[in-house]
Amino acid sequence: MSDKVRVRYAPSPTGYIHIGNLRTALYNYLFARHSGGKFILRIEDTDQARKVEGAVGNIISTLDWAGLDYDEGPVKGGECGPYYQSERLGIYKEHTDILLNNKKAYYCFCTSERLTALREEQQRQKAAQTKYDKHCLSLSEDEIAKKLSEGIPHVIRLNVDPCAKIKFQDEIRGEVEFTGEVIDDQVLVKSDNYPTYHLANVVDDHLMKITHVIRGEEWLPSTPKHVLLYESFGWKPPVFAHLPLLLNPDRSKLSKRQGDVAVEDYKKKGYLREALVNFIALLGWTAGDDREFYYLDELITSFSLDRVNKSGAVFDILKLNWLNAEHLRKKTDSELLGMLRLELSESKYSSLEFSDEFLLNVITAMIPRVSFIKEILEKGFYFFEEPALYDEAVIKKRWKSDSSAILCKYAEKINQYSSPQKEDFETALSETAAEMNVGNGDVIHPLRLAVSGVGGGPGIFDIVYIIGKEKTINRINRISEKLKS
RNA sequence: GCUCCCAUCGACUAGGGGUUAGGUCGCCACUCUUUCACAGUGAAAACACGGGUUCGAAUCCCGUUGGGAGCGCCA
Repeated sequence: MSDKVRVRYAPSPTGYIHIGNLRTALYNYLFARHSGGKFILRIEDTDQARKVEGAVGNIISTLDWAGLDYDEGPVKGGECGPYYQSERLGIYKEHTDILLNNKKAYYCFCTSERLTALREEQQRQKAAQTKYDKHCLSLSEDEIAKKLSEGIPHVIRLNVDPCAKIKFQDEIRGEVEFTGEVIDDQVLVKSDNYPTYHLANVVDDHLMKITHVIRGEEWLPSTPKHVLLYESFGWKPPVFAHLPLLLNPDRSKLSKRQGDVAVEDYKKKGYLREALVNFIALLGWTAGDDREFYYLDELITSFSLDRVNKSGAVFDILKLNWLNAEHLRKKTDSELLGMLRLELSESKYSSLEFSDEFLLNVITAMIPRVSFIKEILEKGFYFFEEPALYDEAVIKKRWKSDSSAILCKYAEKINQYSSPQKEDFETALSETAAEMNVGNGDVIHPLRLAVSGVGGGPGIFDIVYIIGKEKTINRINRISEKLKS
């Protein structure tokens, strides 16, 4: 079937994957999977100067991390390869020759100095827009041949008719129209013989039989150039869909400076892939109902381009955090255990040994209180080490002159059990309070301070049961010494 | 400056001629909990402005204002 959906994600290997690019990839992926089409990965490495070592590997592993598997592309291969533009130079050459023969494109021998001067002059004269003056268009065949044989550096430009009207249907925005007047004679082939984005992109999209070009809104202004190229080749353009931008809190295009922008950063910070994917899917798209929680396969089922929004969306980290907590709470115990063990192995507690039972108890106690697994180590540090100091505010509020005596009594009580259960810790506490003639709170709060050093956290009986009798008694003795009075 | 795109609570959004303009995050309060969370309940919070069209406009049209993006031998 020739009308089978084929979409692509076409990043340039200049480093990390930007969160906005991940969303573009995601929408392409969702659209492809929803319609039973193909999702293609193509590496746009035509800029020699910006190439970054290892970037392709990073792109592939990031897509893999997010769960966006592609059907054709680097490593995997496919019928329309190669999938690196740097390996398709011959193809671009063939196609520029077609354009040159058609007179749709022409050689330009202008130096960058002349171009800069031209641009400055136009700016000085407050021209409506700066654009190439078609200076080299008037060169004769002989002049061109001569310059070429002399090896004079040159580029190849698209010959744009200023009177042309370029109209296209955008799947998200409707009809968009430009006039040729505002379109520059775009460089198609650079002096190093590499194609620019515009040429390579159009040629590859056509040859790779791409049916829908789903990309960021920043491409909208150059789409008329692409449409012109399709027309120049006599090809049918694909359907265009320009996605709204992801924005900083100040509504400028999402960028570093105002927060993390690399998918890597979010991964490092402990965000779950499910949460990130869920979150960015909702930035610019909604199924129309009130649903907020989705897994990837559910997104595939629900996704459609016609419910994508037109306006930019601010990346709100607070909502991402919430979704992360939601996804975390949906994890099974064994998944959480694995995650906690991994976190532990990378922490200062890496040399310590903990049983599965102990860790599972900690997870149960802490999971409603955290948004990230690593927070279990941060907020629940007292499960892994003795508190080094005690929260001053809590001391002031909860530590009374008789607290030490009360806790010692409690220590004696629990010491009578060989292996106290949670209920035993509780019984011991009410007995202590009764015998000391104080309220339960007069035991509970100092006890919490003694074992955890802080004023909040899981139920006190959960904590003491989890850390055990020995440690509880040790910590009671320790605080009694430290806070004599 | 020019071109194009956009405009509902602080944020993400639903609604697309007649709605008490709905939901989610966040914020606040209450309930639960002798703590902190989770959970539950409730509150505050929006149709940028001006003209049309219409019996009736958040919704359609025009303009204004505001915001954004693009204007490279980068992608």
